[in-house]
Amino acid sequence: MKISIPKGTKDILPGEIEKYKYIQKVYANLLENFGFKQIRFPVFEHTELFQRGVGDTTDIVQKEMYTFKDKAGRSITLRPEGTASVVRSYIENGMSSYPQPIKLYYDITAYRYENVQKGRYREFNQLGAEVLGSDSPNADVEILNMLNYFFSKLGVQGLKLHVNSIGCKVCRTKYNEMLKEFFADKLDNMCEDCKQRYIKNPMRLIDCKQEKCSVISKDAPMLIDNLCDSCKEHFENVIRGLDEMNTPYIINKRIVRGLDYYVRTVFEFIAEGIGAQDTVCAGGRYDGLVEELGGTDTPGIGFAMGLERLISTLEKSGFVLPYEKNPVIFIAYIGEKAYKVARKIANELRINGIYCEIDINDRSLKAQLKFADKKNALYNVVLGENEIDTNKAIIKNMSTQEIKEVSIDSITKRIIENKI
RNA sequence: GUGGGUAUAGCUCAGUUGGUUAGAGCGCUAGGUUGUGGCCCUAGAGGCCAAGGGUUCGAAUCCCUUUAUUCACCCCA
Repeated sequence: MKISIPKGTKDILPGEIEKYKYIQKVYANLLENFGFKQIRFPVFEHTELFQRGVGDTTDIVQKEMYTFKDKAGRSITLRPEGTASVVRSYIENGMSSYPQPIKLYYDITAYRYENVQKGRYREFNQLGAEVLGSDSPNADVEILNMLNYFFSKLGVQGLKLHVNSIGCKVCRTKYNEMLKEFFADKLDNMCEDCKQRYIKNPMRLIDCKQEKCSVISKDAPMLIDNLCDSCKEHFENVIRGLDEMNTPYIINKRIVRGLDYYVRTVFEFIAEGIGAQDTVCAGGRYDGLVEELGGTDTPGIGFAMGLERLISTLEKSGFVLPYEKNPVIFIAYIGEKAYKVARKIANELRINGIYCEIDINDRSLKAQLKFADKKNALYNVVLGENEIDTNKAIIKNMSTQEIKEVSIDSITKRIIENKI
């Protein structure tokens, strides 16, 4: 029986991995300019962290977690996202005594047990960041502005920022009552899911995609029109800040995030044409989460983006991501004696930071040069008895066909100094 | 959890109304007279035709079951 890769996972091979590395590098550099420091946290945590952090009523916790018992019988879960872990770490390491606010970014894999489709995997890569200890709308604006710059720097096209405010506990309680009132006599004409939502989370009635439901909910009151004074002021400041920073956005009253911890500002960067799963990046404010997880009342805001979705979007934009590195020089040889010299030169180049290829399978000259061609080597040099005896060899530029005779002793120096 | 598509070589795919040793292109390996690659030519390796069962003289092909995979719904990055 052949062993195959588990469902929803994939190998990232040479040719593909370079895209990940490139994006991760651009991301890390930019985030650090904005004052973020990297954090790493475990792939698995106590299940309770996600139950409390992400929320017991969410789909993620109810049906999508990779949960198992360890040998001591503790319930362990593979992280389905990063925010809960960062907040746990913030509390556990006493980061509230660091200069505030705390800005952290991360680069992780995450795990969700879901049915696979385009843009959705069971193991996927996320780039994320969190700002803890600021309830200022300036934090919201800074993050959105940074993300907007990040995507434009990468050359992403067709990605739009949708923002909304879903209020705080106070305005949401009031709003849920308004919604219940509005839907009370219309519920009979709505789908089964919506009947459940009516009881458990009325806010989600708004973003049901079923036609019969969306027709009804079209005229429902919107939370953004019913915010309390302080939430309203916060949102207005965010919008003003975006305008002042020339960050384009769309106010999308229907954005209601699926994680329990969000309050006030929520947002998504939505792509066109990459399949049904088109949210490349999403996030929002979570002012109650630190307290919920046992810390002192600390506001927070963060986001996560799906690297696989981002790469799809980039490729849709026609952007050519960096490919494998090509060797600077291929050193071919004929015979044992020449190999020993060639090997020393190759080693010298390699420890001096030059990507150099040499055959180790004792193959014919023709096979060696074919290999050099396939690897797109910039130069090649052939060493045989004659060359060793006369200390002269020919370096050839494989694309221009240019050749140059040089002394074997000088090859290393010439390549390193780029003087050929 | 629900519904649809697909499954033949490493990859992309042919394979007739069921009929002998299962095919192509690309890729891989080795050669094309002693030491310069790409183009071209030749040869080779590589398949339990996803698995199991059934129909039949005979199944890659028809039927059933299972598995994998993929797309979509729900929801999410």
